[in-house]
Amino acid sequence: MNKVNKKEDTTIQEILLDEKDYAILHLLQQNARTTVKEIADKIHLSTTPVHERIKRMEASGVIKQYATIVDNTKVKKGLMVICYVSLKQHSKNAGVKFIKVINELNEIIECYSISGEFDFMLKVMCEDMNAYYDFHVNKLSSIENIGHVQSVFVMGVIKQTHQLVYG
Amino acid sequence: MNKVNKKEDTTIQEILLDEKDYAILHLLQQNARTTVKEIADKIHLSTTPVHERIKRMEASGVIKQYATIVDNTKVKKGLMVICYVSLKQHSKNAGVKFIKVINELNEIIECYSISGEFDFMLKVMCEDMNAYYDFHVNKLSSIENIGHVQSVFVMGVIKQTHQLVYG
DNA sequence: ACTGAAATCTCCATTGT
DNA sequence: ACAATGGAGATTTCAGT
Repeated sequence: MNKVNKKEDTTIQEILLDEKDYAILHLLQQNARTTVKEIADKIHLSTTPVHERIKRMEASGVIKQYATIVDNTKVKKGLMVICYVSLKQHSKNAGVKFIKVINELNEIIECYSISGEFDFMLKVMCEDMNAYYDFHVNKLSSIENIGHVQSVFVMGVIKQTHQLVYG
Repeated sequence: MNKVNKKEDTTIQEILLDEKDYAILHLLQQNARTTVKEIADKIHLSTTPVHERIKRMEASGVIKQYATIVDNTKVKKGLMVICYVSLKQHSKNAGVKFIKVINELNEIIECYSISGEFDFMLKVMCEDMNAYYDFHVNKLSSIENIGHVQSVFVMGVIKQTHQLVYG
């Protein structure tokens, strides 16, 4: 018997989504509060399978979060700055310490490890230029092991979506 | 009579949020499906005012969207590329045409007008390097009026949140 | 796996303070 | 402007196919 090919033996579950799952995701990405019934009607299924598919995608981590998107300009967080950072040292320990501080700073809403001359790219949101100056001087630049920092200011938002189109 | 200072005369509504509104936003940002009752319990209010405050924030545009956040690595959209673009011409008409195309390309999930040597920064999500190459050559570079394009590849996601911390 | 219906819980308008 | 109440509608579970 070929045990390897039996599904029951795989410990790590493969997540395979079909077209109905993608259709559900498409609707939920537009509005996380879309009701199960509404989704069921639109994709021509009853509520039970829709409900089960959503629960499965939540459990498998395909659905990470139901988030509320706030208009930053209306809550005194209207200034977006893209911030490039390089470290002086690149040891594993230095990197871990840097990441710890990044996660503690609330102004930083995104941080990526990137290719090129800089090590990280940060997306920073704050009230205005004064607040950014304070962040830059007192928070970012005072992190130990910080090398160069370069700020690119966002003047306008052209497009911003979470909608991934599949297929 | 000093009409200017009368609130009734202002056509554009000032959105003033108090601490309870921020507390509601804080909970909703973590989970857009948090029930009104649950929020009411946590901030020590009944459901009626919580419901009214949420509706008010929806109507005033403070709450832009209830979005479902999908794990891109699990839906074959695991490659993130930050893409810098400069235009050849900077006339208003040329800009408008560019923005139109940007909105039509599903791989581009964010686009900002930025300071510095480039005109725009794009966040692009696709399946793999082959898909990105196709996007770059056949979609992005074939837009008329495109000048320089520079790609920065995201190697790792350190932090990614929608949670803005107020105050 | 999907359907249909029943049970539980949430929303939301009304009423009263 | 907030609390309490009850009908409408949603989620979720369970039987059946």
